[in-house]
Amino acid sequence: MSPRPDVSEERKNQILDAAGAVFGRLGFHDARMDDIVRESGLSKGTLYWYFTSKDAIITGLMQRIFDLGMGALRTLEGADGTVRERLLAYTRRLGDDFQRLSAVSSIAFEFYAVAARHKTVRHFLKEYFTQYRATVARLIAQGIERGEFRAVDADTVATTLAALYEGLVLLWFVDREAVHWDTQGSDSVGLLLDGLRP
Amino acid sequence: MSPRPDVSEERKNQILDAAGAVFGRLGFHDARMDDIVRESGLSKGTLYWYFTSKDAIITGLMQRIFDLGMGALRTLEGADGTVRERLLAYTRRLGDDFQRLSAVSSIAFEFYAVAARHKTVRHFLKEYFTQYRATVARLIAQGIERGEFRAVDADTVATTLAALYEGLVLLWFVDREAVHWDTQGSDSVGLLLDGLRP
Amino acid sequence: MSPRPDVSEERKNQILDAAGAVFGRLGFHDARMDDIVRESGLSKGTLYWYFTSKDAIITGLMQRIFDLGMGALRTLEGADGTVRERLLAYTRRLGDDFQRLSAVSSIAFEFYAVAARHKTVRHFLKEYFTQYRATVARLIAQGIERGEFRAVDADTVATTLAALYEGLVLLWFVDREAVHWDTQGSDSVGLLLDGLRP
Amino acid sequence: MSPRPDVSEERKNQILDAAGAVFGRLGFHDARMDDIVRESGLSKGTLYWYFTSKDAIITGLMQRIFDLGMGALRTLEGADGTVRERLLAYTRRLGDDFQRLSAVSSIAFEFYAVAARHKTVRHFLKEYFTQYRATVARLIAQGIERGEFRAVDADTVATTLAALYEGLVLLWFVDREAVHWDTQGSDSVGLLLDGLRP
DNA sequence: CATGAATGAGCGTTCATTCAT
DNA sequence: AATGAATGAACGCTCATTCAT
Repeated sequence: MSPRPDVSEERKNQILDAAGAVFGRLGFHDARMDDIVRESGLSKGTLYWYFTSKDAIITGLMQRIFDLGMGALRTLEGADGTVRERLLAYTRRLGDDFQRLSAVSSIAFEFYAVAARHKTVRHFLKEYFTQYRATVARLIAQGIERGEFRAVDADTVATTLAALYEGLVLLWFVDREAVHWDTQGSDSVGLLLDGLRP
Repeated sequence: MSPRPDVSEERKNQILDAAGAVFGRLGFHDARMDDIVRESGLSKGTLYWYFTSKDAIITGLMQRIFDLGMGALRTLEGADGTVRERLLAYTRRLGDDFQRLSAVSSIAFEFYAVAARHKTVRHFLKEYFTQYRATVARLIAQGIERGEFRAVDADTVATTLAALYEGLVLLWFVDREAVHWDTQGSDSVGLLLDGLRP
Repeated sequence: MSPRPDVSEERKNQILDAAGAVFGRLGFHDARMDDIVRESGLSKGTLYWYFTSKDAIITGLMQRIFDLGMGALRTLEGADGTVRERLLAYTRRLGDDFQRLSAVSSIAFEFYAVAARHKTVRHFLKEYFTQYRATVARLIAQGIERGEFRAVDADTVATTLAALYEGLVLLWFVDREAVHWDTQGSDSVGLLLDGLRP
Repeated sequence: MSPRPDVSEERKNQILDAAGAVFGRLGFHDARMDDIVRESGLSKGTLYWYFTSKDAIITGLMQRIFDLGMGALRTLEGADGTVRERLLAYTRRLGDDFQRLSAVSSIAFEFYAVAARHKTVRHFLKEYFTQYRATVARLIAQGIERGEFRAVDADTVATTLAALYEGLVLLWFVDREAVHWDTQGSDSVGLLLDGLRP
């Protein structure tokens, strides 16, 4: 009677979950399709039924991860408080997220490496950062409007902030003992926002 | 006995040159030892005589590249001009270097990706960034001493600057049209240094 | 109970039609069951409902094709005219058929290749050619009876003619520009029949 | 001192020998590269060092087999005796060869099947049969010159003979009990040559 | 030091077949 | 009868590394 429920979204998530875990553990290159098969509890045929290749899984995972990151940023726009307060809160949250999803952060740099060779990946990241900077720029513009910041170029500041976040993640990733998110994150962003004072 | 000139250094450089070109073109994973063999003009046996494995070549190349980067920074310490002037000059030079060695930048992110899994690589990068931050910190300290900056924590600023540089390279790498080194580099660093004014 | 019309024959033909098209295009090996599914407009389950395997489809198609060929030959027996006239008419018709069903001819050789390994296929072809030769032999016997040919061994001539036909198809198949059915067919058969003159 | 002797020809033959045996036993499709590896006594890497793919081995084998067949035919041109005698002798020899290399004959039809899809293979076979027919045509022309045959078109006869040979091999291949090379070969060719009498 | 033919474990992908619905 | 998601054994090919010369 009932038409079989569509499990395809569920399956895809099942596969991406498994892929995320395996890639985080072994990296794109050392991870075997069989590892993902085992981790997902599905069969190899099923993996290939939903994703055409290992690369397709990598790309799918990339979209999922960056979409998540984008969502977090977007909530800032409508939130309460001064822009500075909101950016500092976001900074803390970013640290929490990365610390929690340590595995994910180790994949992120593989995406950037892949981007050098894969046009599609490069385009995706381009689009992502374009939106990311635009969102931050709107926040900065808000700050300028409210008299919180002096009349700087919002886009320039947005790129600077985006760069700062990415760079901090990288340094933290390489040396977690030397770079403490709790203090360094707020300090760095604070330093930058200090330069924006009217 | 015979005073045959030591070609060992020359050979190693020949191999690393070839590896740099090939890795830049194809990435670590897609580059074959045979590609490096062809590019270097040496034989496969000779490659393995000087480097025990593909990984050893990757690591060797990493040291060479990062050592170069470190050298550029060190020259700042003894140079003339205000700290701000020197940092801005360095920023411009960094942009020139990356634009010139475009291939190298695409490898850099592979190193970070590798770092996640390779203890040795991670240790090397850790050490590199430690020194990098220390060098920048000394510059900042100079600036504070001279009254150019207010009494901030030099280490915090150094980490912030290092993060900013890495992040800018990343953003530029992903979207060269949107991120113009010429203006964005100076602007970002300038913005940060503005926050340090006494 | 309900006198639902038996679609079973129709379905089988639908599948064999599709299989013929796909095999002609791709060959037995490169053709996928999914290709036949798509071409037939049926579902995969339905294919397997009517044919137990890919091999069964191949065998089914073989029977259909060779049965067609046999039918054409049989009409010769009761036809009017001298045996020579009838054989030459058949030769022309054969050429027309192959030219029309070009795809089929490319499958024929796959059947012969399969015959080497598949007992069932070999037996089928054996039986086919036995009947084929017998039919031709009866025709030749008719010619001898009527004084059209000298008293040769009808079986030997039948095998020779059968071989000639198969060989011509092969040569035409490999090089259609060099072997023109229109002339070569009649000429070859004519040459052979010349040797049978009383 | 001595430069290592070039074993590449030897290796290639070693591989083609093994491939011939395996393909004859299992057919192109069912034969695994590992079967050829085992049969050849070489390693898989070595197979791929000398042949780029399974297809390359198939093609290589095809050239070798057909080249052999061509050689046998060529010896006829300069031989003694009437053309009829020589052709009949060749017919017997063909039968012997096929009976001896039974495995090879089962591959031949796979080549024809492959030719339908592979341009290169088709071109090779085209060229082969073109030369084959030309050689036979020269023989027939000799016979006409000497007054052994009437003034027929040598090319037409050559194609007819070539077709006859191929067809006989096919019939013999499908039903060895019904088609006896010893008698049928000579009889068929004899019958055709009878038609050429002045 | 230098060479390059040889190795073989290992991987991504395929696809005929099944079976719960 | 009909469907199509699910299965998993199997295969062609790769490529870092070795070692006899």
